[in-house]
Amino acid sequence: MSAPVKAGESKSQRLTKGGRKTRERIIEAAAELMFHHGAGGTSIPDIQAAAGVSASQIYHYFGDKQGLVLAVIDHQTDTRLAQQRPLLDSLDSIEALREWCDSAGNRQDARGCEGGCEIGSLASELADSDQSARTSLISAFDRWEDPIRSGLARMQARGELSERADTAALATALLAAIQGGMLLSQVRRSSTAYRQAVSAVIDHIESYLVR
Amino acid sequence: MSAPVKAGESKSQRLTKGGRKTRERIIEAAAELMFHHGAGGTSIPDIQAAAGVSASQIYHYFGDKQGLVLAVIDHQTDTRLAQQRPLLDSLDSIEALREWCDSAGNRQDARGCEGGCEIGSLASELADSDQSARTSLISAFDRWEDPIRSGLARMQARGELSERADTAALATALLAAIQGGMLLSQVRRSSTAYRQAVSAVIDHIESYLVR
DNA sequence: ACATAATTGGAATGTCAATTCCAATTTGGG
DNA sequence: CCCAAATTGGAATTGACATTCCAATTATGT
Repeated sequence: MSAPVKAGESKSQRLTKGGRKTRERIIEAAAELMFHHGAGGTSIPDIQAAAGVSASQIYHYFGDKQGLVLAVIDHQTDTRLAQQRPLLDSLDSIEALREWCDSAGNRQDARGCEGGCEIGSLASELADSDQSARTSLISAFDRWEDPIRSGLARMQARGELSERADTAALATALLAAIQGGMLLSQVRRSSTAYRQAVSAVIDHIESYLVR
Repeated sequence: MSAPVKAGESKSQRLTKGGRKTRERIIEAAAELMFHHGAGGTSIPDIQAAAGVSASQIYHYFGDKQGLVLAVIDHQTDTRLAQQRPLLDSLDSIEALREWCDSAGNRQDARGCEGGCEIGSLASELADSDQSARTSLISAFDRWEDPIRSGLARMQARGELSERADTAALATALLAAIQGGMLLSQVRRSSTAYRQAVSAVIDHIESYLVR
């Protein structure tokens, strides 16, 4: 029992410099594969080949496949949020919201509308089958929704948005539009549905503008 | 080569009375299992047990697993649309829209927010990996979106909805809100996100009301 | 009733995945 | 430099799964 710790929790074993690198390489390869083929559609041998590691290494660092999946969820969340970070922290104007959503739409077009949302796809696949994955996904969506709500709240505090506006509910609605829009776009291979979905919600938010 | 026809298309072989029943039983069992565990998470032996049939029967009627998945997509589409049919054909008022979306929210609550949308979940899983499934899913979403658009168009024709309203885009936005809202609700185990998402879009549609 | 086609059972096949094991090798701290 | 711990390789194990086969059995049209 060299126990790679309980269940993807903090690791007691110290990681060597190369160890950290290997660990990262595995996560990145797994994330990429799982984005395209889902968690269930990605095998350990697939990941071994893509990351150039042996089976031992994967089990050494993650315990089992579920542990790796959890690590991938966290990694995707961190990565996606970091990617959007400049914009994500200043979502306190209608223009900023539109620009931010637009950039995601362009990104979707750039990949030919293949693949949906890195987090949403995993959520749909794992929410009902893996309790600990669901917990991580709750946190992932919260961390995503927060900057939206926070931006809207700032607008409201500044008096730009009506007091009647429920900023939390509007943030949730926008996140839902993004997710649903991405899904429709993925199926239809066109970002139009995504753009229409987010546009409708932002138009609605706009209706709460004061003056 | 007794060929159960090409790819889930029309079957040349005549079905006997019992044959039709068996075929239906298989589809229903598969649909139920795949709703809870996904297509990839549902094995042929699982379906055999649930439907009380032998492997031969499944392969006899569907050729292979992909053929069965296609049949399940069509079955879920037909079933879901039929379930909503009374409401679905009269979505030509704000109240009707709200009531329709509400009933779906109540349905979600009733099952404890486990499982998302029967079609959306399969869409997320299969859109990128199975070209023929994607084709069926396009049709499924179109058949779903159509009654919404058609209801909005009737409102517009009656002069209740502004000429400025893009009924097609609004219908897409509502469908996206439903999908994204369902996903968030499934992860959070609360229908709140779903209700907030659809409410925002319907509020937006309401803003196009004339007078 | 007969022949043809549909239906069914159940075992067999081959592949591949998740995981475990153990032995080697490397690394970092004292 | 030395030892315990970390890291790695690669084979072995075990089980499940999709699919095929063939032999029975049953239904249907004529």
